[in-house]
Amino acid sequence: MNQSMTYEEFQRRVSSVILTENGNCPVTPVIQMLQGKWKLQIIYELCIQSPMRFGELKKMLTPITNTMLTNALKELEGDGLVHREQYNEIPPRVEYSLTEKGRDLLPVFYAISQWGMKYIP
Amino acid sequence: MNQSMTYEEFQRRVSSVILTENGNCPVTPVIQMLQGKWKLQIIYELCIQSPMRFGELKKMLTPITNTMLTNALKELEGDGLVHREQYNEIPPRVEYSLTEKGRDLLPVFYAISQWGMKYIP
DNA sequence: TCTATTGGTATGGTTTTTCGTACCAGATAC
DNA sequence: GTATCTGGTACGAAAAACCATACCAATAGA
Repeated sequence: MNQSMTYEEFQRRVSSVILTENGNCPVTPVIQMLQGKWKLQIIYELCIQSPMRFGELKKMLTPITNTMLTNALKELEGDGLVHREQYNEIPPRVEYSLTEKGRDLLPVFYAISQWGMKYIP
Repeated sequence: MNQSMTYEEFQRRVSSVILTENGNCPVTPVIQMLQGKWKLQIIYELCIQSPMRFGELKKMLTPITNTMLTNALKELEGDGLVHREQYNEIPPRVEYSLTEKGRDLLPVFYAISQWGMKYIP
């Protein structure tokens, strides 16, 4: 599959079976990677402000719990979307930021925001 | 907020607090609306082919169960993304298709596919 | 009469997510 | 000596999601 594809080309080809039939669909695995109550929201917060400390993220995402935020961040780090930087200070300070891979999701949020501005009252 | 916004404008403004602070964020509610294991996949299948019968969808989304597919479709219909057309035949025939509101999510899938083509091996 | 068909529903059980609470280190300020 | 700060962890409980199975209507065809 091409590395780049215009939107018009996508519109044409999405109607054929090309994208899914070859078991190499570029959409389904991404959808699955971003599943979960918090992952997209965390990435979006980090799009808005980066880096962010654990406590700042937690405040923005209230009512998220420590456990949920920790787990989601670990998975996002494991997927290479988020970078964790730990400073050995007391009290501890840990900063989270998006990697390039994570920042490259910005067009997705742009598309979502366009839809939202059209349809959300 | 503007009804339309270029990507460059989005890049600039997403870093300010404008998008979220006023309680009228065009991203967060959309993310929440599309949560769940199957919703995005169903919409994506309907982007590829529409209309589709219940049984066809079920086959494409194997191993989804009747219950899950029914529930997800009901919620998508409730959100106005999917249209359900029932034909009173025996055996019954029901066709699902995207509404305009649903089709307008296509740019989101395009953005996702661009990311996927870059990062999925 | 028996079977197959489709698009579901109903029921109950299992598994996965999510939540609430308590707890920790180790320095600093009181 | 005690409370405070941060970024977590550990544990069990609750909630939500998910699943398997059985079942239904109503007609057509064998």
